[in-house]
Amino acid sequence: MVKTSTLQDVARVANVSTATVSRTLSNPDVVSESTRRRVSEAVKVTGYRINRAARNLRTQRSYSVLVLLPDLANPFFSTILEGISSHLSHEGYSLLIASTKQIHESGERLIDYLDDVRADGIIILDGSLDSQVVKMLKDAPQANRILFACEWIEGTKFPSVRCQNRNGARTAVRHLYELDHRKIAHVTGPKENVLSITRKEAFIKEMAQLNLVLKPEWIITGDFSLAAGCLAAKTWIEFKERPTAVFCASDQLAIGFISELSRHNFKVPRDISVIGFDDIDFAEQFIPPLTSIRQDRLMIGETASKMLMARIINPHDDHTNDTAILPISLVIRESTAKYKT
Amino acid sequence: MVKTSTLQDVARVANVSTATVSRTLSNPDVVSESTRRRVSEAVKVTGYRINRAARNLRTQRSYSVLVLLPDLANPFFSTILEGISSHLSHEGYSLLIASTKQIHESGERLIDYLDDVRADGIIILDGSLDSQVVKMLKDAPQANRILFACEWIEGTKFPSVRCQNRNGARTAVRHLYELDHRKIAHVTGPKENVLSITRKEAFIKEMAQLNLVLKPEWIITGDFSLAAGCLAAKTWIEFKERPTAVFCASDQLAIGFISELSRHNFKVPRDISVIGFDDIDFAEQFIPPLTSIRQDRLMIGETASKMLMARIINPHDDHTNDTAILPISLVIRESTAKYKT
DNA sequence: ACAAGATATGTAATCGATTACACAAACTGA
DNA sequence: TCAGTTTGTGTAATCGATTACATATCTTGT
Repeated sequence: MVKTSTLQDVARVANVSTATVSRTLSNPDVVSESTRRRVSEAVKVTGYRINRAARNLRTQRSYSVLVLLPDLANPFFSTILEGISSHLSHEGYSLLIASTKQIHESGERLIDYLDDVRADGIIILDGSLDSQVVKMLKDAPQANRILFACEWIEGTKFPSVRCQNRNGARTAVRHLYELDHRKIAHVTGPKENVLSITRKEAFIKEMAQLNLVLKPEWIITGDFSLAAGCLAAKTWIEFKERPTAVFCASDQLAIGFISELSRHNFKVPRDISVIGFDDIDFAEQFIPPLTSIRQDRLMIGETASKMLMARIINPHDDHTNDTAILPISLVIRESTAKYKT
Repeated sequence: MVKTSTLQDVARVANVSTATVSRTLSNPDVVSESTRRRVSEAVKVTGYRINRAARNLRTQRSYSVLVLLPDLANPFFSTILEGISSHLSHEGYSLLIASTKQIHESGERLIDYLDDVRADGIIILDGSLDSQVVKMLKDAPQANRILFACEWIEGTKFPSVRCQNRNGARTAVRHLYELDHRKIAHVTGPKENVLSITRKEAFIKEMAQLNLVLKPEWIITGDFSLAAGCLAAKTWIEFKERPTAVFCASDQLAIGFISELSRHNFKVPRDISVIGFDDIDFAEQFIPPLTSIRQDRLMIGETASKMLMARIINPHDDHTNDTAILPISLVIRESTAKYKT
């Protein structure tokens, strides 16, 4: 084992007490100019590095944040993580990650991360938590250090960061409408998912607003995945009366959809216009390049991190303004086109 | 702040010393059946949760592992993370992540993570570390708790986990050869990258082995990205004598390549056969579904985690067998086809 | 010149678990 | 029966930083 120098060592070299060294490092203003210099010098000489375990124990803080993902292998979250990580790192915090599945399998309780000083706060990117878990989190006294991002849980007061899901769905429908589409289908995400529900509701509402006919079977239940997109395409092919456009609740769905169509010799946008949601990296490179509703995942991550941090640092401040809804934008590419009879 | 109960509390309730409680929890065999029961009961009653900060300080271990990524937003790594995380979680370890860029920007030193008890080991997924950083890591006494995965650094003795890169390139070329292709191009990754270099060397070697003509300009330098794939496609289009097949060093390159071709009305595999490397999720859904060299990223992650763990737990064991090279496999889909004159 | 306040530093308790060492009790075998 | 071993438990030091409190020195205004 390597022996690193401690506060004591620095104190000895600088000929001051450990208290003074500690103060010099964490609160330099209260230390005189001259000792500050002496201590800094001693720190350099000894190569002192703070022992975080010791600091964490004493302050009962871990200076790290846990991010809970539904599924680590899902690339959708990587950019959000980047946003979170970049802000945390800037604030001197570390990023801990875990997936819902693993937490569940290992029998751990989420709240323990806060209690046992592994994390100072939790950002949850999974809106499909077990309702028992949610109940426990909600009632916990540490609940104010938990925040949801992207997804959220209806009927709870956890702060959350998300994009304008309704506006996104509305914008998608209107885009198709302006391209003269009148028969528009919708492929949803997983049935119980808040995002699915919100986007679907907004879709239905906007269709009504525009006085468009919406056959119930045109709403195809999927699950955000490529595979579900393929299935949805098969459903569409079977329709007697085929919608001329489809709004998919995710880009993956849209890509799966188009992919499957092309296997059956349908062409996009010749035979159907397709619009996705998210604007993931591949959207731009797909063939045809995918029209999509863009959500700024980097900003979602950053905002989530900032909001959580504020709560960690000032637990008693008034955090009423506790839902951030970030703007979406329409990115028009080549998977949507004017409808021609 | 919420007061959680401590070892002391449990000890009081169970009417034993803290030492006994500690032993019951971490080394139950040395405690008698009856006290064990009493302590377990007391733990339940008090709702005791160990304070990790305290344990970490005392044991000088953090029970967590840092994974260093070149770029958090790159989805290529998500499955590897899943593999790492799943094993770590199973062993009761936490997963810390950081990106090279952020470490660099915040002025932190990687080795400090080990010294200041934030991490017990580091898995590095970035083979393009600054050479100064590498030198520092190499010379550090904690070097035996650092491991590379996917990428590695030539000329160092860090243990590493990777796939059969040479075999992958060879298999790709042979696949194309068996489809009667004789003029084969190669789009590489970033120039200095070990993976690029290894795959390129193996490509050249196999071409020679098969007595195929390889014009120098048929090796197109890229950087693993979609965008580089597009550029490479443009280069190919300009060739007077066009290769009939191309081996791309990543799936992203291959997808970008095909994507760009289609914008110029070339068809794959009609006009050129394309094979990628990695077999990312999208490969299967792309149009046409991409033929690729598959590397099992989940297993890379798991293996890396296991190897590192072994070194953390038994630092003095002989870890000479310190490079794991995992098998690749050829996944034939529709982007490659028989060459027809 | 002196009380009152400001400034700078030191002393020592503290966070909560782990573990070396000591010791008592129970067991073993001749 | 008793020396020697095994088993179970307690005492108290320890990990390394933070910080309440005490103390000493220096300012400042009247």
